Amino acid sequence: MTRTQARESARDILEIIPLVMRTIAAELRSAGELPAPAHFGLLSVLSARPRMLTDLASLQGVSLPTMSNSISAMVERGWVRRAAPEGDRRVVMIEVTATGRAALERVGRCAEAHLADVLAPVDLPSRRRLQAGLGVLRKVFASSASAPAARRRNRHGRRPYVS
Amino acid sequence: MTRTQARESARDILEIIPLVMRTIAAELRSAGELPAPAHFGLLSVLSARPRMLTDLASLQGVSLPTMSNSISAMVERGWVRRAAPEGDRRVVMIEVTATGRAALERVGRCAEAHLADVLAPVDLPSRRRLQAGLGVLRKVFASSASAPAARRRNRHGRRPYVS
DNA sequence: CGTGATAACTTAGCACACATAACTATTAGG
DNA sequence: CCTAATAGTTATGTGTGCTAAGTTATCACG
Repeated sequence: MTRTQARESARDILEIIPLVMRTIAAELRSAGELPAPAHFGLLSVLSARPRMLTDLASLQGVSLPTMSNSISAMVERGWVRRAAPEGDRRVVMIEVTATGRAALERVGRCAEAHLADVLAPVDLPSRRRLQAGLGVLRKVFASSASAPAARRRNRHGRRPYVS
Repeated sequence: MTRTQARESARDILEIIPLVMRTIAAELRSAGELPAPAHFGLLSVLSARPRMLTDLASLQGVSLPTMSNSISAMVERGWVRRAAPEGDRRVVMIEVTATGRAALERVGRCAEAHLADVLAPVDLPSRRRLQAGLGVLRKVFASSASAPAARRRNRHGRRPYVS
């Protein structure tokens, strides 16, 4: 891909993705189902099988503390459970509860209903294009998320402003 | 689009979009260019021409207070300016400053560079699929964002100022 | 001309998803 | 044992979103 093409795709992504995010978040919020979009993915992953915190964090591409906090929030909602595995007492396995599965099911239907509204006017060819584009995004970003960023901390003491 | 198809697309969107968001945000953050993704779009819109707050809010699909706060943050960074127009002294026009244009330019290059990394392995057909998919998303969500959820509950006589 | 509704913003208070830095607890290696 | 590495948690701060409740300016109308 040429530099020009990368730039074009970059602009599109930076413009469109946040819009989609906001729209989805607003829909879920107004529906009263508040499991922030992030939690949905989490429940999906965990419903396949339990995972340890570190794995979850790297799967979702977030830091460990963030994942720890997210899980705490979900524990409070009763969606997941922190379990101690046999061997290594440092690790915490996260499991979905029955409540969590129900929530996943409910949110899935809710999101489906709302997305169905906005996707309704989409004809079949467009839908195929959508799916194909999403597939490309998945492939590209799923692989890059596993390598969480080579964290070069702040080039030249560029502190975040302050006046 | 059938219900099944909608559900499939919904799952994909809910899984992929947040991932992409996080990845992009992480890239910008680690590069020290902190203009949160939302601010980038804002600068883009404003660099075309000044806008009033209300228009910005509805263009981006967020509430007025949210936009007001975002603009305040950007004003502190020196990227935009609140200007009073001629006619109506209630409105506030937001204009990009030279600093803001420079920041936009810089962030654009930065995002381009980082996205170029992850998009590098994408071949031409896949890139076309990506663009096509983004186009569909844009069309679908741009129109639904303009109608931010029918949340006017102040229909009749519900006076805002109780005394 | 006043008076009350409406429009455009701002402020205040809240929730959450991120981050880093700095801790605790456990395990592994010497 | 003692140290280094690993797994999580807590503390703190920022960004982004919301609603509710002001403030100020404009307009419509009697």
